[in-house]
Amino acid sequence: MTSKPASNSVKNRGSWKQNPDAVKADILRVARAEFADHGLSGARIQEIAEKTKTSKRMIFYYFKDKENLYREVLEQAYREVRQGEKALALDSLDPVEALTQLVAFTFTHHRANEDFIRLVMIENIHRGVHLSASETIRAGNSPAVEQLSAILERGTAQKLFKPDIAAQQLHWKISALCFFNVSNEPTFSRVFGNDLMTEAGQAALRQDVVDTIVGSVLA
Amino acid sequence: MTSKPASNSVKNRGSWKQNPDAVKADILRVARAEFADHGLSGARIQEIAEKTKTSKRMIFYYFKDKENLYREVLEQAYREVRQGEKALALDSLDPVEALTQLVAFTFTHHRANEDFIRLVMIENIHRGVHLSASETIRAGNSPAVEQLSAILERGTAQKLFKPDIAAQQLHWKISALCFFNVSNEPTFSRVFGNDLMTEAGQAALRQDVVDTIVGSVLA
DNA sequence: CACACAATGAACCGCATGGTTCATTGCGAC
DNA sequence: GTCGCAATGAACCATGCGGTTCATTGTGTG
Repeated sequence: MTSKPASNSVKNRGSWKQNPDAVKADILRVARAEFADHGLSGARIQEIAEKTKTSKRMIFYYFKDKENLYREVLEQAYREVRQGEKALALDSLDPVEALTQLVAFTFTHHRANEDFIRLVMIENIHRGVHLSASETIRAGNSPAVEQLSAILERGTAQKLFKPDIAAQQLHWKISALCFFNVSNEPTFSRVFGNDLMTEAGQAALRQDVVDTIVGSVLA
Repeated sequence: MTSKPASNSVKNRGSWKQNPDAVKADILRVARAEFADHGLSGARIQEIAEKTKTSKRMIFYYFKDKENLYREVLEQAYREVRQGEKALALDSLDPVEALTQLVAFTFTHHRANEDFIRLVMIENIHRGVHLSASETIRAGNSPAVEQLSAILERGTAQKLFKPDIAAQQLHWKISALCFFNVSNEPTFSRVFGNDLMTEAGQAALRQDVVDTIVGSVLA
């Protein structure tokens, strides 16, 4: 026997370090972009793996299967967006100004988080079944609605706002306008021209959305 | 030789009648439902074929490939919806009432055409590339915007409306509210409860949307 | 009828894709 | 050190899926 390894038929298997959390986070990061880009059935595990520092093997090791990976991506995205909404401090402003800020922020925030918007679009295409399967995503922990409620309460107390404005319904209207702006940009601009999607158009739109929403609650 | 056919190795190939237009229409009908249900990559040609009176073979014969079939489905859907919008007769109404009717109609119309909404969502997921490839879908032939323009002109002339309301931008707001109502129902109702999706909730929402839009243009 | 061409049926094909197997390596506990 | 389990790599697999081939049948035209 020589001092060399007995067998040279053993293929070279590179060495590696263990860092499960980083690997999982890396996979989630890449998967999120891919799912947002191509949808659940359109995304390719292969493609996700290649953009990762790890392998296809590990995706299934940590996330079981494609649907589960998608669900975890969705959950993470919801959590992050909620986190972002919490950052707003509106308590010190008078109700009208607070509402103005909230709407303007939502408009800008949605624009800046296109991936999240697209994930929500995709989930709606799937009729929300993966959201249902998720334990962590539930009502009540939506900072946006809570802040809105607080503003409405103060505004109504000061008789600046109409009485009996429903926070949930108002939130729905704000969401609709801000969400649609991002979600339907491609088809809308192709059918009607992209005037509203230029920088100037978006500024005008944001102002219009703010005015429309604020106008709808003023006494 | 007997009087029977010389060869019984020839497999039985059932007889058939020719009716290309009906076959094409049948394929489009089924394909539309399937694409609306599962998206472009999610839909299965196989599945479409099985729900058709014809075969997979004929789908490729008439429509070349999956993407082209999808594009034709999209075009047909746009044409039909525009046709539906034309039916509205608002010229005889005073501007405020005409706008009210237009918004209420749009709200109801979108609700009633979920397949179309879903196709548009899907096309937005694909960033509108198939709409771009389509010759037949272009701005200008949108009856909804033309009607809206006419109403605005009359309303402004009578000094009922603010001056300088942009028809396109107003149409955008109406679309946003009515589209979102259908498109985001699954995720919205799962996160915030489905109060707004009940019959009563939808009635309240429709009224709210009408009031919000009309309120935003009144002088 | 004969011919040309459109319409159709049945079987087939290549390959991309989600998922698995099996053996190997890292590393903390004792 | 060594034992045990978590983490990993490489190759593999079954099959679903978009698309095609080839031969056959319908039908209008002369």
